[in-house]
Amino acid sequence: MDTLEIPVETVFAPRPALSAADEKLKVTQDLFIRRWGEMGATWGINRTMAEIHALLYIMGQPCCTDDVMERLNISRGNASMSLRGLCDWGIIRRLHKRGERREYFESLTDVWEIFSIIAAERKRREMDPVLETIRQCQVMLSEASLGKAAAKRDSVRLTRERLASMEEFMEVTNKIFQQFIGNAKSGLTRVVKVLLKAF
Amino acid sequence: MDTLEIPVETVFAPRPALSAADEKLKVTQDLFIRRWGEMGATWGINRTMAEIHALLYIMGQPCCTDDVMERLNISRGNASMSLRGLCDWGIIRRLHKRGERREYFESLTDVWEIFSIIAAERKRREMDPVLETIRQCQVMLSEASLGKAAAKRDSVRLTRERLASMEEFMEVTNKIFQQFIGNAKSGLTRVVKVLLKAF
DNA sequence: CGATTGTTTCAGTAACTACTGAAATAGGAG
DNA sequence: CTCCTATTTCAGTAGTTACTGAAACAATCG
Repeated sequence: MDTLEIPVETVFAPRPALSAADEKLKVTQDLFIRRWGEMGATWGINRTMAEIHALLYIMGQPCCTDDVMERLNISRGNASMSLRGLCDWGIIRRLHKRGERREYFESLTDVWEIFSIIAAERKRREMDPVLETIRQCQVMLSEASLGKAAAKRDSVRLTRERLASMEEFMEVTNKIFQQFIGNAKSGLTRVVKVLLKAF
Repeated sequence: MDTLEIPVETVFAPRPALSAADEKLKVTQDLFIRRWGEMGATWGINRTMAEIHALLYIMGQPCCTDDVMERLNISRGNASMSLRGLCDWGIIRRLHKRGERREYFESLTDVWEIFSIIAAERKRREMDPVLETIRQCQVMLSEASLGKAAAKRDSVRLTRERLASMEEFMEVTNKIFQQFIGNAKSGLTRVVKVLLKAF
């Protein structure tokens, strides 16, 4: 079997050498990016998307698709899909530079804002449906035990009770989320005050 | 090809017929269980584990491994592993009945307690490592820019700033978690008061 | 218009996670 | 000890999700 003889520097394209300080910066950023990615993975968002977000956040300056691909060593397709996903979430933004053809992306800078966007979305997707289901269950149980001694049987009573306390919990939690979401920009101080009034 | 002729009632073991009310109760519980499972899936815990927990919670009475297997239609192995997992989390308990050989399981009944256990674990597993990493990054950056003009270069400055605001955010969030975790049993009212003092 | 550059889509596949069913293990009763 | 029942472990596999690379598409320029 023949082997192609290609000069190494053709395959591994030469890069501008990094100064020691630049190298250290890069290593630091990479560490942050990796950890952030791991966290994202346990959070519904997938690892790569989280890493891209971390990259844009920590760089503090706009990057284009190729920057992201190169830095994180991922394919064009993956980069494109993930960037779009992050834009859909609203935690990064597309950015056109004057006279430039290619698109850049930058992360929101306000951490409170980033997290409140995520919180809002998670509430909508995860808590709201559960709360709705609990209410639906309560209605079903009422119907089931109408005009019966059944309403007093243990099994029904127990299920009723459990549904009720779960509902109470989720309602309170929902209120907290709502306040958090609506007030993120001003930090938590105000949220706490508002909450105190609510109880 | 031959077919085995097995009486239907041999394959599908006869079950005690359910009354209309019991049937309705079961359907209601199943609805809750399914939704809870879906939510769990987006929460790091897997669907089956979440469903088992939902079952034990909503039933309000201890079940054994076979009850769980039959009700959720899962294998013995799966049931065994998942029940153990839930015990490890601490949101269900093993329970021996006098004179009975087999083990029963029951869910904690206090919703606040259940969620504070989950919150504590998630904080430990997800937030703490990130906070630690951020601090580590800050140290690395300091070293990198010692005795250099580098400290003033944009890229380093930007990264520094980002790390700092993320750290601030996570510290506040951590405090909230801590309060929540420590005070779950008494509901949120107290937590809110404590928080107010803290800021 | 065609050439050039950048972006999106998507079929195929790699990597991973969850589940089953059977075998191994544990432990109480006789 | 053996027998019996309950539980755990685990190899193999089904099912799922994430990623690549190439092709299709879009947009700008000369």
